[in-house]
Amino acid sequence: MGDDRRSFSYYKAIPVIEKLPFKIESGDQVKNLPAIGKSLRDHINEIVTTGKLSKLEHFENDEKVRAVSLFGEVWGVGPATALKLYDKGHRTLDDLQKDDSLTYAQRTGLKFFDDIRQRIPRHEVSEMEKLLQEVGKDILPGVTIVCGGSYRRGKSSCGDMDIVITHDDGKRYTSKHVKPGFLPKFVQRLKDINFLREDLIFSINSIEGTDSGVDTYFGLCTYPGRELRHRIDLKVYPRNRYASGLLAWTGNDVLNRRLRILAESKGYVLDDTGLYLATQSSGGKRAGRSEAIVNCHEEKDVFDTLGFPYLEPHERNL
DNA sequence: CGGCGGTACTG
DNA sequence: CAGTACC
DNA sequence: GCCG
Repeated sequence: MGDDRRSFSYYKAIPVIEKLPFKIESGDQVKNLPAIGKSLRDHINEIVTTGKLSKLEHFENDEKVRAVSLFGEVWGVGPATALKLYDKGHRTLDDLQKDDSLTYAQRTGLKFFDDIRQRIPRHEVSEMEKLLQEVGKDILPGVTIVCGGSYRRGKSSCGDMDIVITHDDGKRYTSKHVKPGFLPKFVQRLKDINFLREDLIFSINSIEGTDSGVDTYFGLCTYPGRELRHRIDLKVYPRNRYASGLLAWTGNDVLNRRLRILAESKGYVLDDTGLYLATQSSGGKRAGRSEAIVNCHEEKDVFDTLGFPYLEPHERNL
């Protein structure tokens, strides 16, 4: 449990199996496929011959696994906290509510546990994106507000909304935060109209007149006229960091990892704040980042610099 | 066998 | 600092 | 867990 690496291996194998054009009748048919090694092949063999996986039955009936997985689905509760809560004797979400060790964000995640799990139909995300754009341009004309994440990748429903924001000040290619006060104002206005309802994380890092710092807001919002809470993230990037920000927040996570590994192999460091030339770390194991951002005005510039074929957003569901 | 993304929040 | 989050 |  809590074995991140291993579960990610299972996770990567899922789409590989799903994309097979035939029904698996033997483990041999799964030989030489990417992301599937001996262990997974053995599991597949067991399933096709016996119709079940003995290892899994054990887990399904295990009270501890059940409770810890459930707790881990609460926003802000990860494997370590979930286990601690179980060890304290908690078994249900009602038990958690009585625990006063929960942080504010975890309490909020718990309170709206059922709401947050509901997926949002694509057309509603589209309407809310439009709403955000209108409120935004009212505060700051020329602001760019885009919904990234699974929405931008074309999914028909979304688990949450990932909003990426930037602003061009007209002095093309400047890298400054033109209006560092944008996010607080934006958030306030969105609360005034009852769109944003609860905060989870709210941090302002942008420094006026510089290109450093990204402003972030994580919270809960509601579709106009409704009470059902949805997760929403707002991220404000200075224009010269927007491409990497949009790329990262469009994902998916597999693509992000792949691009970052590729970047490292080519002497770069890639994250949501930019593409950097790696610096020689004297003795250190990990390469540092140079100050200068490799000039990427559009997402395609990042792909091009890394020598990775450009993918349209809808092609990024790896 | 060692590596597996990179960053930034909370408490 | 560990833990958690985001894609 | 898988991969180089």
